[in-house]
Amino acid sequence: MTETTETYAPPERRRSLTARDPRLTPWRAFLTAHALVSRRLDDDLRAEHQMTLAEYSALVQLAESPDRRLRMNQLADGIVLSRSGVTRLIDRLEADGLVARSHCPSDGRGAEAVLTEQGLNRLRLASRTHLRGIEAYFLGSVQPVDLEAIERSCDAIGQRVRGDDRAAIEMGGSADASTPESRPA
Amino acid sequence: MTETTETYAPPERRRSLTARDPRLTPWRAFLTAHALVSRRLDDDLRAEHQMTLAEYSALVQLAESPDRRLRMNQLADGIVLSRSGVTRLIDRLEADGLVARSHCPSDGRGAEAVLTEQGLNRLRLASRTHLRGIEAYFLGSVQPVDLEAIERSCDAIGQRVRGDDRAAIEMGGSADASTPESRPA
DNA sequence: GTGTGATTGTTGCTTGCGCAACTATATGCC
DNA sequence: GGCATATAGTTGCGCAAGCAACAATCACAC
Repeated sequence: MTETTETYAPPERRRSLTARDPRLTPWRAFLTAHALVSRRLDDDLRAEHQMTLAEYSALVQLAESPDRRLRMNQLADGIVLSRSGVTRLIDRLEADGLVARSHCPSDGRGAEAVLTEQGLNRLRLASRTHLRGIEAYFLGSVQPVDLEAIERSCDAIGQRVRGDDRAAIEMGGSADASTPESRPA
Repeated sequence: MTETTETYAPPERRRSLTARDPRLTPWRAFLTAHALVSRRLDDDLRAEHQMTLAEYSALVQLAESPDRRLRMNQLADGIVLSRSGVTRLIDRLEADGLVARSHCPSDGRGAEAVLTEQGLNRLRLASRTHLRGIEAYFLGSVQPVDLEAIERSCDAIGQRVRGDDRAAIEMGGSADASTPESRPA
């Protein structure tokens, strides 16, 4: 649809993706599947536990952290949310008594979110719903082998996207760098 | 984390997913990868074309439809958005002159969104950015074989999640039904 | 036809999120 | 020590999306 090779820049790019490239369909399927599944999971959590998927994710992150506490920053990274988003999210959870805020001893600016006992209980309850959903909406449709492929790919994507607030994309994401022999296994 | 087998119900469920099940990590990776990639794509589109990823998706759907027009409803299905969401989205695109609304001849209630010439042009321009992004953030990290796995899996997920506003999940998503030999290939 | 119920799209309201601006603290340079 | 810069978290504001309610139309029974 595009790709008229006109004034487009990159010097040595072999043949850039076009709108009809078959490699586009996996991305679309990915996008759609995510939308459908995450909406379902969110709906279920809301209906049965008055809780958002994002809130649930935050609780999980906390529960798995040493001492069940985490800096706001790391929480933001973990659930891929803006800083302000995390502030508000923790506001809500705190209002519900599921987490508490505490000052960070080593850093005067810092705040930590701590999972409360009640928060842990609510998480346990919500987990039933959530895990059932994942089984039904996600795992139930994916073959075990493909599960490995998904994990491998998504890990690589995450690593790569995170690993550039400058290079690799900035430098054109050249076809060579794009081809994934960069990853170890 | 949960799964203490206490008062939990299902009569014959073999062994339900627990919070430490290794099959959980692919889902998490999936979720994270989606968040990271779609945010990037959205950022790029906003920065370079003052356009949302959702808006872009709508334009693509229209461009690929016969006569470049689509009922609001089908558009909603295609991009996985609520009806009201589509109404507002089309409002915006119409205000920008990228689509036009037209009455549906066969159904007095219905409205169609039609891609305008200008909309098609804007889409073409935006495609450059978008396709470059997909290459860099998504394809660049995924091996071709895994691409097939992703497409296969996500298609299956979509099909299954869409295919039940009742059965299959309602019926417990039993392990047998969950194991995917249900799919043809 | 007429009435009943379903369906299509829009609107009011609320919610969750991101950006930019701000405060407070930390870090490094001199 | 004192100053400049960077970083952590919060707040104001705007935007996009969902739900519930609504109006208009369709589809079907009779």
